[in-house]
Amino acid sequence: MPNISRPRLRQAGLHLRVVNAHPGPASTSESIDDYLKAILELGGAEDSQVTTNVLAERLGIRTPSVTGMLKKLALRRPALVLYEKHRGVRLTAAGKRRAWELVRHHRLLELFLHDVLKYSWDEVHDEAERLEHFISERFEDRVAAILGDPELDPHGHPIPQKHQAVVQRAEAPLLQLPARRAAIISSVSDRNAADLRELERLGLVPGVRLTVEPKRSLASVMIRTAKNQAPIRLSSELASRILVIADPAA
Amino acid sequence: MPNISRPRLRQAGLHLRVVNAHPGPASTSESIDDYLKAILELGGAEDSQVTTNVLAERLGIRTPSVTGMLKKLALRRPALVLYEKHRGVRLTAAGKRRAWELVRHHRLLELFLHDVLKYSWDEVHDEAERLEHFISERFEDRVAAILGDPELDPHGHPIPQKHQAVVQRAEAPLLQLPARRAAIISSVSDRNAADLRELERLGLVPGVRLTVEPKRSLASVMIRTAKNQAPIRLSSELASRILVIADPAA
DNA sequence: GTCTCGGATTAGGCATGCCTAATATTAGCA
DNA sequence: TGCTAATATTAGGCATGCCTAATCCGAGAC
Repeated sequence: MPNISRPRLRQAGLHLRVVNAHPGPASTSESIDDYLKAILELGGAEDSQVTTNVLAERLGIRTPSVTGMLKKLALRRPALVLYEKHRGVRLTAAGKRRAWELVRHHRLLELFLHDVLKYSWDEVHDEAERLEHFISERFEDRVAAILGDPELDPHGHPIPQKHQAVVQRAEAPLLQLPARRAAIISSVSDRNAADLRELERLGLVPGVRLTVEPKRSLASVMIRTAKNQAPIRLSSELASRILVIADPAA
Repeated sequence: MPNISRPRLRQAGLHLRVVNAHPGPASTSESIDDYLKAILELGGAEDSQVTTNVLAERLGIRTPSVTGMLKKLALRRPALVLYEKHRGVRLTAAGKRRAWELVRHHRLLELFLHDVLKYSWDEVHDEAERLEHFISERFEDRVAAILGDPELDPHGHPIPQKHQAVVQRAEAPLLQLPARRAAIISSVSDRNAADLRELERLGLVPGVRLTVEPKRSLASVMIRTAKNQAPIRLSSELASRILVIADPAA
């Protein structure tokens, strides 16, 4: 038998950087984390299957890499995904657990970076995306405590409670809002910093009340906010970043 | 030409998780970081060469792995280490820069975890060790600002200023302190949580004044603190965690 | 029912960073 | 100086996770 008595952090065949800091059943690498989160965000937590192509596009990698990884994720015990050749992939219960945990980490980190470390709105995403893999359960708990167990991140996305998925809200894309129907911005996509800066400049942040003007084109929409009665022209791209809910006061 | 137009995060031959968040000259992996920091802490920032064996021991890996990595680090442009076969390794200027940056990250994080996130003394090391690789320069700056550009981490170790090595202090091991010579605990090793808890229980934290009793053995020393005149028996192992400086008031 | 074409898979390769086994070098001691 | 023990290196292998090129499958058009 070779020497295994001495403390050794990296061992034969186990030298990947393992990311789970808590004692969960399976440990995951950064890559695996990214797959799980992407599958979740593409709808693979429910009935719908996520396709190899779409996953590859989202992750910025080639499809054969995705196929290979999905096979591995499906073979792990406990399995993280349900994978059927040529048909797509879904998360298992274990896969959903880790994916939701990552979402919780991400959104807690975003709020923490914004509120405590004074990051601006558009700076939080990238840092949270990097750190979400590495914080321990203790870090997660302490941050949540400092922030007072918050419910929303700086972009209006709900922060899942521990070991829970988020409750689905009645959100709809701003671009699908009927004209003159009063609505409130519920969240904005955090994935593009430049767009975020522009939205902030225009005052279009979660909580703001608005209506859409009847005159709209494929390229843009006109909107009115409660405070600023001068209408704002919004490119469709920018508008597509915004989700709204019906104004309960209307 | 293959398709390279689409955003791609991981590219052929470049899919390692790169760790430098700032625009420095060279990017480093977690493994490389660990080597650089270990070499620094083993004295390889100065004239002395660090040996393959000692490095392997410190990193918890086998010597052939170390040899292989050192060859790579020496061949990078800019080179991170000076490596002479069979003679040992030292850090280059670039290697020192990254290593000191990691030390700054580590100690800032320890203080931050302790002061802001309310981690206990013995909990900060592991979390800081993991996160030090991944925080951005912005994170580093914001944390330093919140903490008021601190000079010492919770264990009494000096926090390097940005882009600087630390100023060496006149520290000496407690075990080398002459009997009855008044001294002050300047720092304690953070590498063993159990020992840290014990030291805290005994009140042996940085800043505490103490003297060593003349009666000492190989296995333990007796010490007296200013406040508690009952002498404390300290195992040599525990005592070896403590560094002291002469008491300026004596 | 067959063809086609886009989506998906297999096959084979490579960088990173670890391992063991075998070999080479250095340094200490006679 | 010559031998031996400790230290270090080379050689070869493997898991992870990406790539390209080639092949395969399956859903819709006919």
